[in-house]
Amino acid sequence: MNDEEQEIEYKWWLEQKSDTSVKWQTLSHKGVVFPPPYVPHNIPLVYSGQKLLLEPPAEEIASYFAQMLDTDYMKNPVFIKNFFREFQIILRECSSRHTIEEFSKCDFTLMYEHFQRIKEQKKAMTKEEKDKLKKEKEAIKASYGVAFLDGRKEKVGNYTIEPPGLFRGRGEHPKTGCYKRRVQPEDVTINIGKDAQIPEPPAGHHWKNVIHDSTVSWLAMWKDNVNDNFKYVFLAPGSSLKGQSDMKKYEMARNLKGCVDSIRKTYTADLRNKDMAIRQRATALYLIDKLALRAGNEKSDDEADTVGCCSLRYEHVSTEEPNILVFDFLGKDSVRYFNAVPVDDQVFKNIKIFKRPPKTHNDDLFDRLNTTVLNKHLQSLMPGLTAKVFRTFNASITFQDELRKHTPKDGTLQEKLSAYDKANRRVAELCNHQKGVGKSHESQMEKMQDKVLSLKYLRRRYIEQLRQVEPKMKRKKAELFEADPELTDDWILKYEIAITKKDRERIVNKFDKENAERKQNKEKALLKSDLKERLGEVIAKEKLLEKGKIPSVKDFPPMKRNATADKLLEYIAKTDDRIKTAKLQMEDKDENKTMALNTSRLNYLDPRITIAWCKTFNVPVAKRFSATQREKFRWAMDVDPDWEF
DNA sequence: AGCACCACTTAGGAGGCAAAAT
DNA sequence: ATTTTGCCTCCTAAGTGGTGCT
Repeated sequence: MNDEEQEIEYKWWLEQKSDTSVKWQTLSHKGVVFPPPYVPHNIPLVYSGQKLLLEPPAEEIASYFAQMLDTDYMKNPVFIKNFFREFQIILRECSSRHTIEEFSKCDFTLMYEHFQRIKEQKKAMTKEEKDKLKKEKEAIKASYGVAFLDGRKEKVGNYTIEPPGLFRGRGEHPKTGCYKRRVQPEDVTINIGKDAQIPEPPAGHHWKNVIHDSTVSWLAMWKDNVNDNFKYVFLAPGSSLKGQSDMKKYEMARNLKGCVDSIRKTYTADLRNKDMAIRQRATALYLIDKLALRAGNEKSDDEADTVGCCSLRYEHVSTEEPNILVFDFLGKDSVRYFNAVPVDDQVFKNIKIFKRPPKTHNDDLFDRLNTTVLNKHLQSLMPGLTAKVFRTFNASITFQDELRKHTPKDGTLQEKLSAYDKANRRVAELCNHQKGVGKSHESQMEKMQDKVLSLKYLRRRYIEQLRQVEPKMKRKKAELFEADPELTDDWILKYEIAITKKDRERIVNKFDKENAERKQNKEKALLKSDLKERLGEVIAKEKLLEKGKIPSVKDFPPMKRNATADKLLEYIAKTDDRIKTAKLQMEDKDENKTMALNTSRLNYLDPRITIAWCKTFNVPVAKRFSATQREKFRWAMDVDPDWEF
């Protein structure tokens, strides 16, 4: 941000704005960027062993498929089926008599390899080439990435039209693999101020429509051909418009804080209501409040089968006496929600009632309830209250409580930050925010386990030395001499072989280097016998290891020469600590691998909690909010250290 | 009540880039 | 110096929830 912009920064959050239905008085922008047109590469498809050159439109869709050859989508028969059907449609559009009838006879690898080469070329670009590309991108951003709202400069979020490709539906989406066709200017509606200059559509084209609707915030809109969904171009998350609604969302959640006690009382009473519709409503609300479940709108058959609270079915909740509910269902994005929780006795009874025969598999658990009914009721308890407010409220309040409980006042920065992460993780857990486990996770965990074992081994060797220094210890400190089942002889052998190999390499390398230096300085070279001498200990160890004999700790030189028993006990205690931290790190990593902290930080945690916390505990905000997050949360930056959610 | 339609927030993954590890 | 890792940004799918009509 330059000085000029800083001077005129509009602090909208200092103003009282009541009417949010009108979003702007004037609005101007440059419209949208279209992805570059398709450029044919003339790489053939191999069909039944025959090279087949495709017409450009067919080549294009085939290329989108070829580029996904190394993804898991290839294992999804629905994806393949949908793609192939649409591929054939395009083929037919190109020529009435194409010969491609069977997917199994198609070989896309030539195209795949072509795109791999392109990827590599892109990687191998020189710095200048990359810089040039970057500059071009920035130039586009400077014009299309900016809008003027009531005369103020604002960033636009997604000003590029989504490029064509194969629809990547998540989970078991029935339409995954369908062809997402190229969006034409004729598909796009522009929303812009009456007096603003209408953006020029690409040459030879026209917009579908140009409107001047100040009650909506979008700048452009089109409909996606696969799911018939609306796609919008909005302002960026850091814009005033988005900021205002973000702040409004958290203010609504804080409002709920004020009346949640009475709402809880009400629904707790309603759990026993004779009217089953009310009883279902109360039970669902209990779950939404306690477990932060999503509302659960109805979905159609051409979407993935996922559910939220109101759409839970018979098979998604099971009961375990005396009061445990076991949830197992796919939620948003087909993320599994699996949780066994003890619940209020009446809730437990109710669920059993709602599951009574003739209700069975596939039937709605809450057959008398949907999100509209629920939200109507919530509206009557508090203006503006809907099911999703509970998620925001519970996430933020949990976060604030956890932070207060666990931040060490006099801790180090690192300790404070990990207290923050811990609180953040609690929320991610509550909201079931997960992420996929990366390919390398297992090997990373193995590495860490190796580190733990090597520390344990070190500990064992200290103990052995201790025994040698003071044999009495074996009786006096018997607990030290207990065998650790994790530290197996097999592992020790492998470990010793590995470090001995490394030791040898290190010594040989150093030797070679020294000799090279000597050569340059015209000095006498070191002899083979010198090397042998240096390798003395290594060679002795190698001999032992070669025999396949599992070495005894006694066979190695002491860890700390001339150490006293007291000193050794100290080392052992220190190693114990290191083992503990390494294990903790491991557990931390394992948990963090599946837990997405950012989703809650971005969407559920009132940023003012974080900012106030940072101010109170003297933590730089940048430690937990990235640059874009700081921009998004600018409205929260001025908050007092003692601000409370 | 049930729908079609619309506008907006929330979500995980891909990919790029810089820092850390080797 | 190169590879690995981890974080950030971008992308767009997948939710929520409102309105207006029948």
